[in-house]
Amino acid sequence: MTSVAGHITNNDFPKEFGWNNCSPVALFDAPTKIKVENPLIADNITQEAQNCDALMIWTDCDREGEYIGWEVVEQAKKRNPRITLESTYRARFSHLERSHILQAARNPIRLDLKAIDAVKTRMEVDLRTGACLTRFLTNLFKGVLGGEKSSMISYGGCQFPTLGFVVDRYKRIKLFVKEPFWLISLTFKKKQKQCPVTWERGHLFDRLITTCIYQNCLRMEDSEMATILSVATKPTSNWAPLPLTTVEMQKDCGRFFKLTAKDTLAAAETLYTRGFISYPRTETDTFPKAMDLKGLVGKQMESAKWGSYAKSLVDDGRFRQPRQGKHSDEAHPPIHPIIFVGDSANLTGVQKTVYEYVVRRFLACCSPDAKGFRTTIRLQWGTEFFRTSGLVVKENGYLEVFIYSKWKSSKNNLPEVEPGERVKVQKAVISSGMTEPPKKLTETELIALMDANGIGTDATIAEHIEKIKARNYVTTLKVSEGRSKRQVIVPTELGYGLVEGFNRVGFNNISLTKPFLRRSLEEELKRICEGQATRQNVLVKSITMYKEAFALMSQQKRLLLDSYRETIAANS
DNA sequence: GCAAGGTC
Repeated sequence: MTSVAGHITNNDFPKEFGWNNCSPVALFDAPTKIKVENPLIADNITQEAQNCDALMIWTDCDREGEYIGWEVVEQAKKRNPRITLESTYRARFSHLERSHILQAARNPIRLDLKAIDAVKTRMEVDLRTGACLTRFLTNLFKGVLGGEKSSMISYGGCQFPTLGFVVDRYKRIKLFVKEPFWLISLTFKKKQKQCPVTWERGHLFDRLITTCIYQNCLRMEDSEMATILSVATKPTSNWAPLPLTTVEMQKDCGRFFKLTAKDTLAAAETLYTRGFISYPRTETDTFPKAMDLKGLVGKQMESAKWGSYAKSLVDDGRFRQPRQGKHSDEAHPPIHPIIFVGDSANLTGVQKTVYEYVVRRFLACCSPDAKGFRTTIRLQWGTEFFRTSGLVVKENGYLEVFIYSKWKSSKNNLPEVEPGERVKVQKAVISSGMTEPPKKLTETELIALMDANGIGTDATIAEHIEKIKARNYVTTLKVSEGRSKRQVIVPTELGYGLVEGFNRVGFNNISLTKPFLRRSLEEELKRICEGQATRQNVLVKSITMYKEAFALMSQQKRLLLDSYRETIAANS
């Protein structure tokens, strides 16, 4: 038994197709060659395989893992003709519980050639399109970028949609037109208790109509009184969180601790390599049935901070089997702590924070929900309906250990009223307000957008964000909103100009800065996996489309440069 | 000097 660490090889163009040796467009059809990235790892496989009769692959059971398995076979074949796809077996497993591993070992399957083909396709499309457009754009912008440094203008099927999200939010804010609105604000009174209620119509964008409705109510008989229509108290829950995925961890650590996705993942990786937490790159939000979660909770009893809480889960019967999410990458379980880590471990501040978060989140998802009661009062004044509600929290449940989230009883108790009761109207006036533009984009929101649109994977989302920062397409700002400071992402002039330029070229309605293209490639790859498409036809389709886009771009170079220059001019 | 996907 031996190991690899990620991909063994990489695809690239031969020397004749180097940066200044050919025109960028030639890269769509240039030959590519597979080159060993780490000879030590590759040679180790070849050597270890020399005297074997058979090979068994235990890489991650996802698409890339399947391809890495194939790479291993290729290395193993080099000095041993007995190693073929026929003599290669494949273990199917997604976590390291003993019985699961034994089951996988006793029931091997075969490498999935379709999944391997899908990865080959992805690699080729990404390499050809990325290299071609990057060289073209870099050359095009050489003279224009102020001459400070010869910046690289890279294009990638993931980095551009990521940039697109940033520019899109920025534009929505810039182009936002505030609109005035009007509403009826009403407060009723019961035994010295004042209770503001909300108009069920929300607000209206027509002042005259709001005034008419208001006047109408005022003119009605008894307009100083309102009628309670209903008072309903219902039990309500605040659910314990799902088991932890990479994307959720990055979003939460951004929200709660203002950590970037990159810093969160880096800290989690260290914690994983030191054996403190499980593998940190996972999309799975369901724990395998056989896992001894109670045992893992028990290990946390040592802690001075959350030990007594962990003990209460195990000893007082408060432990709950976590909820089951709907996502599975078939390769890794949700992120969870492996052992308790005390001060002797010498963790950095960020690592401590992330470890504590992983533990508290794990304990939280093994905890009961928070429970309370919500009371809703509905009342009528004239022709109009209003409502208000209040919350009383009865059991804090998981929130006792998940101290980052708040769910509190309402500050003011609702007055005691009954259906049919007539209450005194303390105040009934027309208020007005203005609509507000969307808020600037936070990294947490950007991660959520990428995740929802299938841009990048759990392992790469953070890298794409870092990449567009490093390329100077976007920059981060600290903005204060009231009391809180938020770190937000905004496009630079370069980033904004690039997206605007791409949009102007048009590409026959195919947008290179929107997420649809990546998503459709992902869908095509899935079809390859399911046997409904072949590597060859997906490749031809994809490359043909990019070729057309590239042709349009070369014809309209001016548009790209102009839109950058105009952005600069508009800001100076 | 390019991509995105693994990984440490």
